[in-house]
Amino acid sequence: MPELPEVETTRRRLLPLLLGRRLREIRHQDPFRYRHTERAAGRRVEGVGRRGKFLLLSLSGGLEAVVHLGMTGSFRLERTPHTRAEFLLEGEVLYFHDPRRFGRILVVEAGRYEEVPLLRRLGPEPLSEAFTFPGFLQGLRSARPLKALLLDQTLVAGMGNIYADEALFRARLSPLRPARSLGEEEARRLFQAIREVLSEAVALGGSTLSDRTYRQPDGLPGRFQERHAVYGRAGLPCPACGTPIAKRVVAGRGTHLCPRCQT
DNA sequence: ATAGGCGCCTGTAAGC
DNA sequence: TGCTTACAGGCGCCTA
Repeated sequence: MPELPEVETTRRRLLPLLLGRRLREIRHQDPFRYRHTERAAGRRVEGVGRRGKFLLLSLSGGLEAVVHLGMTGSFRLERTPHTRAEFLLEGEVLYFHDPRRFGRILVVEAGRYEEVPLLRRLGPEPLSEAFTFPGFLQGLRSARPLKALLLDQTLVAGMGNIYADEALFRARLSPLRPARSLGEEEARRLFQAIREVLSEAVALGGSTLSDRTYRQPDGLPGRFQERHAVYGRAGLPCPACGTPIAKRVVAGRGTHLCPRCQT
């Protein structure tokens, strides 16, 4: 699932392809999922940014293309059976591939996110200076289970199911723990674990799961899945203690944990 | 305020 | 073998 590391990897791969190039057209047949894309015609790409799981393309004329990959969205250099939109550049085409169609594209005036409420309430970027321990501690004053809070995007931007499970494992905290029950030392562990897991995953190009849906634009898979300690490893031994990894539903999501290490 | 459930989608895996 | 059903999940939305 594209989470922060996959979206960041996508951003880095797209940067040399898009920066300074003119976008002739964003072509598609789905004006409900891909909105106001006609505004992008003829604009030059002036920047390729990211906020949480949103990809933000700065366009000339004070516009911005907001792209969310959803669950199965990715950019490809070649057409696929699940190509849903085409970014026609001068002399090249970038294909937006999205089998399950949860992805969205929206062209807005730069910074005007009225039509993207989630983008407006997004929490701090975990790999930036904006993510501070005092702020994080403040956000933990909730009775909600840690897993729910990590997925919420308000406490911290960009975490999804994989990295929430991996971060909780590294912090040795149960996904079910009410956030406000954490002591300061535990909160510190979680804060660090979030940053470590995400930065390692970015360095390895994200995670490509067994369904192989997530790909970099050149078709290469990520490599962080080889480092997963708990995600997708139900029944396999915990790398720390050997206890079989458990899988249960927390906050409505499949959740993987070591019942012995995580308390 | 928050939890739970559904709907959106489609490919894949499991079950009969 | 071939069919049906369950499941995966990011996010919005509705209800309790």
